[in-house]
Amino acid sequence: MARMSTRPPQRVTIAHVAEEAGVSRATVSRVMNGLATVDAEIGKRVREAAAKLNYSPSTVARSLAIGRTQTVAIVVPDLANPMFQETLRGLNRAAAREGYRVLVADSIENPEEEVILAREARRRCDALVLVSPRMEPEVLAELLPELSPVVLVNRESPAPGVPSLAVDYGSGIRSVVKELERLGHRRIAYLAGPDGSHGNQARMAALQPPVPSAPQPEFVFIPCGAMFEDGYRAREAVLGSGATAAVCFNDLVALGLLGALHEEGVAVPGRLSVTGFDDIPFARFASPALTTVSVPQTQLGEQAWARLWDLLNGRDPEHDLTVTPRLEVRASSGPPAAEAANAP
Amino acid sequence: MARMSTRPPQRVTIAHVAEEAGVSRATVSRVMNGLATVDAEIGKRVREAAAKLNYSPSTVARSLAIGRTQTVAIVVPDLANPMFQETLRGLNRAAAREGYRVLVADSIENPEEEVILAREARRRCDALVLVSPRMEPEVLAELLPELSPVVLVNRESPAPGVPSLAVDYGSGIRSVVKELERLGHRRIAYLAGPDGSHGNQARMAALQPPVPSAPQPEFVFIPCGAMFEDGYRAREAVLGSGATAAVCFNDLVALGLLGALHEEGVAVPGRLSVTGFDDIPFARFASPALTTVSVPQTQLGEQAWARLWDLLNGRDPEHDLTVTPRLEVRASSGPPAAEAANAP
DNA sequence: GGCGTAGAAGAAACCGATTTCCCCGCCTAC
DNA sequence: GTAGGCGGGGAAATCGGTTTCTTCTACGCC
Repeated sequence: MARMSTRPPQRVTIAHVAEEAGVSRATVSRVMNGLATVDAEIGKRVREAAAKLNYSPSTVARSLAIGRTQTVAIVVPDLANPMFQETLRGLNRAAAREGYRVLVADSIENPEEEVILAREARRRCDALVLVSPRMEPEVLAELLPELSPVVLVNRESPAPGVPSLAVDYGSGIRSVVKELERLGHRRIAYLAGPDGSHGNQARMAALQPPVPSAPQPEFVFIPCGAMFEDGYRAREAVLGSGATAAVCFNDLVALGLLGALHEEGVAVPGRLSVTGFDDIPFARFASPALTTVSVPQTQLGEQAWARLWDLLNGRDPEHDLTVTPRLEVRASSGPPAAEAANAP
Repeated sequence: MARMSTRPPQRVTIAHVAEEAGVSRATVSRVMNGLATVDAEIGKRVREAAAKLNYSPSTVARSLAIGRTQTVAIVVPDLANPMFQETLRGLNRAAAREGYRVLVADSIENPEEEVILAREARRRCDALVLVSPRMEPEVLAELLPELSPVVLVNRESPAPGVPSLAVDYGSGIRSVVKELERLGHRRIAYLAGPDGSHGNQARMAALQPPVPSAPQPEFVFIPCGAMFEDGYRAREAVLGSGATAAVCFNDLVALGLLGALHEEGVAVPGRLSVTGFDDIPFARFASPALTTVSVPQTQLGEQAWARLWDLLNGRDPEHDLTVTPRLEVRASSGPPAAEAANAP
């Protein structure tokens, strides 16, 4: 008896609105979807009834009926990484323009998890964006068909029909090295990323001299990682290597190293040049501002959406894209110190 | 006639599996959901049929039938801000443990958009997390009932029954000021955040002396903003203010300012102490490491999930939480220069 | 005036699952 | 020997929309 007049006891459905307006459910549906063939008077009545009951159609039921969820998913290896956050942001922004929403799945750097997540996320959505999975190529190739429509980011497509947006890591790393070479560096440390990482393998490969005899700086490879902490901890190894410049796997590592060097009072770039990769938003504002290679990750997210949108509409997506990152010379790189770097 | 044996022409439904296994759809459903009361032999047959057809149940249909989507949404004002990224990450991680997925909606700092987004996002999901909207309190109060179940983050709840996770910005800003006071600073600049921001208002209020006559450092208020660029551009205003310390609205502003100061060769903290707010991951690794106030944003995301989970299960959520942020003294703050700061 | 047709709205099928309800067969107890 | 109980599985209702198909009305044209 004490039922409040506010908030109907349970969800308002299309049937309630139909009854209130004295029409059929079909008509309510037509009105809600703006189908033209409805009498103005009836349309008004339906809209009033809907407003009165505070009706809002169930997206789930609608999705089931029309066979689309208007949602896409993105699977990333680590939501804590600014790179993937940028991709997510770009995708989200672009998808929102078309009325689509984005579901996030974070594998937390767990490759097996990644496969399950991708499958599961795909089933909930109309399409999928897979960002640089640590996944083995064979596993990936087998998985992709059942994920379609899907777009691959930060990785080249191993399967036809799956658009991909890759980054030319090799070219990026070479542009950094070339700049350091130009500045006079002859012994360069490379702070390597995670072993399994596709991006790291590409960078390493680019550091091998194309012609063994070609004059080229000497490289010291230091196993490191992909996070701040990894770079921070690498200080001693870098300083002990005798290198005059440190090329870091990514900006996070570079910034971690920068912090450690600053604490120790090591001058950058006076004593050691430091370079990053990715050009995350912080890179410009580091002290000193970080020389790095700019990967337009937000745009990759937007491009991923464009491909997905094509696939969703049955169009052939634009051709695969390989982004060539641009060198951003800032204050953290400079000529090597005049003194020999190997002095203790 | 050339139909490939791979990939059935259209989606495999429960009916196909039922037919293949020679049982009813009800039985297939029972098997798929692990209901105990199914003969072992039949269970095996169903599973084999499902595997053979590569069946995976439609989440949409399932959601409609059981009335839950196993998805929650989060609405944030700006996905580019590390704070909200952390909240998203915490929420995502916690929700994943319970088999829930997270949908992201980014209002891109647009308050009207925020209302629409929140409504729309909520309809697609079982529940909603609303992060520190710029929304007017009245608008919010009116909106909240129809969003339920919903949890508010970074803001106090204006409605009973809506759990909230707030941050005691006042206490945070006072702890910074107290530390600077202890170090001997007498003239402090406050680089203010966006006007409409709830967080900024709380910080400003905390800077008003509780007793007008109480001895307290002098404050210079400098309108600034919430982003890197804002801090970067504020350099001249800060240097011209005669303050020996700059208390920044957040870490982004502080890091922007730090970058600008570094370029100009201004010693930090020698010539000027700089403090931030939030303790974003980068703060520790800035050069110099940023003195700031630590807001455990990832935990807020996890706590938000805990509240949501309670609501979803019809339990009373744990009481509202007001996090008192912790001062993190690092290298960017120190005693003021001996010389008068006002000298040109 | 009659017939053909277009336009508007309702009835019912459908999307793909879950779940209630009921029936059937077998086992046990009286 | 029969009744009652129980467990397993199928038929059908249900979730809340969309859409096709059908019906009815009214209009225009010959």
